Amino acid sequence: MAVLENRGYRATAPRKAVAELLEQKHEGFTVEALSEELPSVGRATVYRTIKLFLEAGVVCKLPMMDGSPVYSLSRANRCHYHSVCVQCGAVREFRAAAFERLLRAVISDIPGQVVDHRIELYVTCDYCPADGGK
Amino acid sequence: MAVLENRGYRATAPRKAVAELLEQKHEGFTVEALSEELPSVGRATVYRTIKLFLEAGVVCKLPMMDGSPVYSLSRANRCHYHSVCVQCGAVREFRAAAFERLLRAVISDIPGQVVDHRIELYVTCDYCPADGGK
DNA sequence: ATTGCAATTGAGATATACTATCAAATAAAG
DNA sequence: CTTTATTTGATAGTATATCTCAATTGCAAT
Repeated sequence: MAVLENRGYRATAPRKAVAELLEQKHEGFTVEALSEELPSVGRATVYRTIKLFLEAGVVCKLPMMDGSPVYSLSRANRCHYHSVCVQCGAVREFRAAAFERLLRAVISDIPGQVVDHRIELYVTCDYCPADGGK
Repeated sequence: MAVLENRGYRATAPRKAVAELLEQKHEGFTVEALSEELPSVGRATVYRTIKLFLEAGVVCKLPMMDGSPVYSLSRANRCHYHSVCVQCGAVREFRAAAFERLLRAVISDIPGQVVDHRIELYVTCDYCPADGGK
């Protein structure tokens, strides 16, 4: 929430509600699910608030293998990557300095200016809740 | 087209039309754009055909930074990655054996079974047509 | 406390990228 | 040429999100 205020946005009740729910949800979630859990806040406002958090780098948006988006609260604000469970959507962050170095090498071989990059691992997590905890 | 026949699908006129257009389009494209260029083929059929080619590994589907999808005809059927121009959508494939090796190392640190992965570079390409060829 | 005004909200419409439905058309096999 | 399963296209529906705009709210200056 403080992040938004620093960026010149008001700390309104709807935004606080979203921020609070967000803290319970450090695993992967969809905005739609968030919205269903906040019937008192309008859908559009939930989307708008998540977008603000996305811009502030507080949450990350990841595409599942089929392209549908999963969001996750990010604790590291340094450069990091994600593994996403294709069954339950749980997201884990990982950092890999070796990737960074390698990437710099690859980038120098790519024509054009590299403005961003994305690395994701799709996993079936152990103890996946959607799996019955097997 | 032969790819589809090998997979047990019929070589129909609509599918041939899509396949032919596809060969002209090795740069990034959207299915919607494809469909507009093929008014004689139903939209649903264009989507269905692209989906078949996707399953056959003939085309790749990439998310742009905002999540919207770009497709590209793949010439390498080996494992490869993509750089996508955020301005014009042009896609380039690259292979990086070093990534493969590194990935195997990272994967062993990740809890759960890694079932797939994705690496993309977002670039602004030199001589970008959307840029006026600057 | 009250007023003024820009920021924010919510309801509903619109957009984008598909996917489903299903009757009609068509390809392949006999 | 008939049979039959595949494929098609028109249309409606779904998921994810954004836009519009009048109503509301937060904050600042009285």
